[in-house]
Amino acid sequence: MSPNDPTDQDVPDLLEVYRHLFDHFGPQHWWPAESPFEVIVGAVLTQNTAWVNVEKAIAQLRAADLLRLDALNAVSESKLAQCIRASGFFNLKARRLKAVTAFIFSEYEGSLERMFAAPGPKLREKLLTVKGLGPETVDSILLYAGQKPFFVIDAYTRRIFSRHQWLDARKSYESLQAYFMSQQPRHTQTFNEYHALIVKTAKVYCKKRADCDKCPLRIYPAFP
DNA sequence: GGCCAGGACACCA
DNA sequence: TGGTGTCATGGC
Repeated sequence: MSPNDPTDQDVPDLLEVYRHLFDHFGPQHWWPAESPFEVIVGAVLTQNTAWVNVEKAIAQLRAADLLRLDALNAVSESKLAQCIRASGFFNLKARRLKAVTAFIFSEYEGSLERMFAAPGPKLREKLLTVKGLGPETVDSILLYAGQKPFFVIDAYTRRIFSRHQWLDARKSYESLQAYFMSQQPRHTQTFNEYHALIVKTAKVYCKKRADCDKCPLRIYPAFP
């Protein structure tokens, strides 16, 4: 079932949209991180938070030599919280980061290699049981740290595609993801670039109404 | 000074 | 299931 309303015929092919964005922006080389573990940390820190503030928190963690699984697992929650203040919700996120590292140690002996060796759907299910990891965070981890083909649905995806009336942003995460993953081959690198390109588009062309007029997606008829 | 940002969860009806 | 309050800093 499509999450779109009666105007399905006006919805461009998702791969065509992807190619159009790729031609416009080029490869994005995501995720902006130096290691899979840093991807995991960033995925938690960016929850409802501007990336610029996440970068500050990551820098603090790096300076404190806490961007390592064992170090983060060993540090106190209060010290961790102070380190990540800039990312907002710091008490909450400190607890969530501790929950993630505890999970990796208890389930995979502290080995990301072991964790990502698990089959994607099964691992997704298990990660979703960790308190503080919702579908978007988990899919970001699976895609960008684990190289597993799961499409990430975020606020930007909902905003851009619903503004074009290509989908109903009120639909559930799972139904939107199912739609995106049914309309194109299950290909990790494409999913990687596609989400990164959506974020890029939103950042460059969705901040001000004037910028919107220059958006590469304006060629599509449903543009408001 | 108000609004918003690459969510998730508890609680409620 | 679906709606609402909460968590909090920093940039514009």
